[in-house]
Amino acid sequence: MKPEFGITSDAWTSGNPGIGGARVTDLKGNQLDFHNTPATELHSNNFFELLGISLAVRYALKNGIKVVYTDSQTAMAWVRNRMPGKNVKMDRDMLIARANLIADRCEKYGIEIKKWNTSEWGEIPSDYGRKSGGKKVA
RNA sequence: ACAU
DNA sequence: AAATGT
Ligand SMILES: [Mg+2]
Ligand SMILES: [Mg+2]
Repeated sequence: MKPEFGITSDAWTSGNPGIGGARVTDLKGNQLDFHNTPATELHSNNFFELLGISLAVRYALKNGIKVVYTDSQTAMAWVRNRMPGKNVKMDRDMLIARANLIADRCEKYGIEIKKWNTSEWGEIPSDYGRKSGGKKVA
């Protein structure tokens, strides 16, 4: 069933690797937080998905929220393992530090990170809507 | 294959 | 079509 409680995060990039950012919304899509990184820094899509989770968990612990949804299987695994797989070279040290901070905060505050089931529920509310390029009129 |  | 990941 589509969730009734919790907040959501999602990422955007221009290119992959590329510039990008992430945002946090409630389940209605109201924006609660966001961060876009400097346009001179290129990172992977998954880097930004993890950034989104970090923003969401920070918001959650300050606001008594216990569930954070993401659509990123990869970023969820990074938090669970407290690190990315050994083949991930780009931003590795940053990713380890961030995954550990998220995992520590989740443990301390009892926050759960759950998978948003896009195939059943549609796009996550925090999605940027960049994938469906508008219907072609002309 | 699955998730982006 | 290409790239990032488990
Ligand atoms: Mg996403
Ligand atoms: Mg999206």
